[in-house]
Amino acid sequence: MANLKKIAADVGVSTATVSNALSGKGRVSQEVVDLIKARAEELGYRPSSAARALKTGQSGILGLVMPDLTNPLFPRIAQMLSIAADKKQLGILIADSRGSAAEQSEAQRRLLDRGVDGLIVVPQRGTVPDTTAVPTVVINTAADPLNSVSADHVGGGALVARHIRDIGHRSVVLLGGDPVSDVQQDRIRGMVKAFGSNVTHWTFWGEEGVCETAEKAHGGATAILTTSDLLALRVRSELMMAQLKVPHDVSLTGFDDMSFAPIMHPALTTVAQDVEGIATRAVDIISDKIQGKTHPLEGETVPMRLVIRQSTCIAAQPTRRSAK
Amino acid sequence: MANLKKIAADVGVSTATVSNALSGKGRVSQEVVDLIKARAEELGYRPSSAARALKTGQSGILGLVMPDLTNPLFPRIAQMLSIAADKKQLGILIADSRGSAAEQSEAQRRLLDRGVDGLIVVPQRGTVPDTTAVPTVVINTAADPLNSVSADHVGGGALVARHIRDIGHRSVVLLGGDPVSDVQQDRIRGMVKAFGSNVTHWTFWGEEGVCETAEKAHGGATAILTTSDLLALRVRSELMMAQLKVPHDVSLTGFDDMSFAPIMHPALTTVAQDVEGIATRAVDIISDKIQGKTHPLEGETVPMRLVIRQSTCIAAQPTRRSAK
DNA sequence: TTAAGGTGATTAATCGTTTAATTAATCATT
DNA sequence: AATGATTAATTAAACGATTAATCACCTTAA
Repeated sequence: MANLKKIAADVGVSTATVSNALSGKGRVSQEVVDLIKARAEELGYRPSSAARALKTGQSGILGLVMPDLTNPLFPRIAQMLSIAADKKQLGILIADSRGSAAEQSEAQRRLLDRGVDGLIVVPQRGTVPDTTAVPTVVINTAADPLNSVSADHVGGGALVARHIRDIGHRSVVLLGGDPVSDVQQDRIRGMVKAFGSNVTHWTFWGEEGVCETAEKAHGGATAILTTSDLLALRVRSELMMAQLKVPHDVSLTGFDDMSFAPIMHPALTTVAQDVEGIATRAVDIISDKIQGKTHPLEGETVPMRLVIRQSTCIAAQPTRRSAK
Repeated sequence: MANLKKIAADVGVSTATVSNALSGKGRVSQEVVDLIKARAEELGYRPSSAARALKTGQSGILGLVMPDLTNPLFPRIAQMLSIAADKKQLGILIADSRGSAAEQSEAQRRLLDRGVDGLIVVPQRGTVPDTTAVPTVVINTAADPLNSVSADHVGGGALVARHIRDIGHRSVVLLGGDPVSDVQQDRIRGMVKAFGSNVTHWTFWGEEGVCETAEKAHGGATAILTTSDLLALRVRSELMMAQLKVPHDVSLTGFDDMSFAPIMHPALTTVAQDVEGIATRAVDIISDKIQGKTHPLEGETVPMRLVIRQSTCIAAQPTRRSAK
């Protein structure tokens, strides 16, 4: 393989000069630079990342720790992160913290052992990852406001709640995924806050809540707001069996704009995360930290976006509903 | 940071002895080994991956190139690959070859520049990735039978086709995703072959095919077999608008067992890839190749699994259908 | 007593790059 | 003509691990 030494020998200079010429540092005459670059090109020279990492102490690699790589959001996060990292000449090494918080630390340690320069962690619900070893950004957590970049889940909840209120719904059911999850709680909180006292609402949690939700809908609620598209899909099946039509009888909303949201029937109104924005900020922050720039140590929050589709519509008249 | 030198100084031996003691190579007395291991533990010693990579020429990192990281299969592939790699003490660096075949080579080059020891490529449809630079395994391609691990798409097609035939369907529609894709073609081919001459069938392709498919169903076909769960979901909406009930009027099947397949309504009968099996084999093969073991240079094929859910049932009687 | 063999450790080179320190040569200034 | 700046390049020392070659010491056998 071609290395600095080979190029140096060919051109008739020292390796230091070759290094300087290629990196643009130090002082090298233009003609020698040209010679060196030409020869490097000819040989198809690629610097050894290992040697560079050893000398500089930087690998140019970021670690990504996900709570569960099968998370439906993972593809988009991974892609956006990969694009953002690419622009900064960084690579992305993945690790799965499947299961426990212990596995999460384990995953972090593995990545650190591989010499990553920074860490991006999407934490297990309810855990606060260690952020001391290398520059670390935690995504979508409210628990650790420092070093975190998060979608504005509260704001997202408010967005969809206002939409539902504005189209005339006054009696709604909220369905959350997991009471332990900060994300889910924030979304529900945002909804409740936006409704104020004008809209009556009931809140249920988890898998078991799905049935109760359908019952309430039968009992007069005109809208069901969930904190996840997956839940919404579940609810939809339940409603179908209960002979309730979406959105005619009851409006339905999800969260996260997953792959099936636009193609399910009816297409689901949902709240999308600005995954690209989050990824870009995360990488920017880490990249800055790696270069020693001290960041204002406060969590950042990225707005969410309401995506209105066919699963929500103007509330049926109370009279009409009760007449049924 | 603790390094071999520090430990050597503390214990009072040479760095070579420390290296030997920790790796179990060379000759070191038991008592010295114990001393060294104890001290290493105390200091929380972690070997420098960069130094090791530089000296040994191996980074312990595998590159994963995906045609599109938002591919719904990516999460599972990534996870299984990550688990399999972990067992072999390997890390996984991801790269997105979004778009062109050119971007795919570009992604490969980026990973190679980072010093990966091997490459796992899920290729762009219709492309044959370069497999010469480092040990490479191509996943799910028929084009390059060498160096490839693939689900048995033909067999998968046959599985679902036989199921449909066995429950009495004699007039079916096949819907494929993309005529250019080898994977899609294989699946259709498997179906056609399994049907033989006992079952009459029509084949359509792509997005536009969805409507024609629904039409045919209205015209008397009792089953629709698609090459993708996403397509099946599309078709389901189409059927719903055409007032056709699944599975009562028409049976419907997908491919790949995506996240929404079990929770859509009705739950979708589909054919699952043994992602774990594929990932394990891919990593095993690469790992062997890295260690210089020459593999029998033939592509491997991993069986698919039929997942029967509620979207398929015994064919309605022709009389009953035509009467309707 | 000496040669041979085994054991436990050290020496020193090496991987490929970066970079501070140094040298040598050219040019301008007084 | 001597001094100081400036420029262009070299030297040599890292970075931290691995490993072949070597060495010193001890045991055993002829």
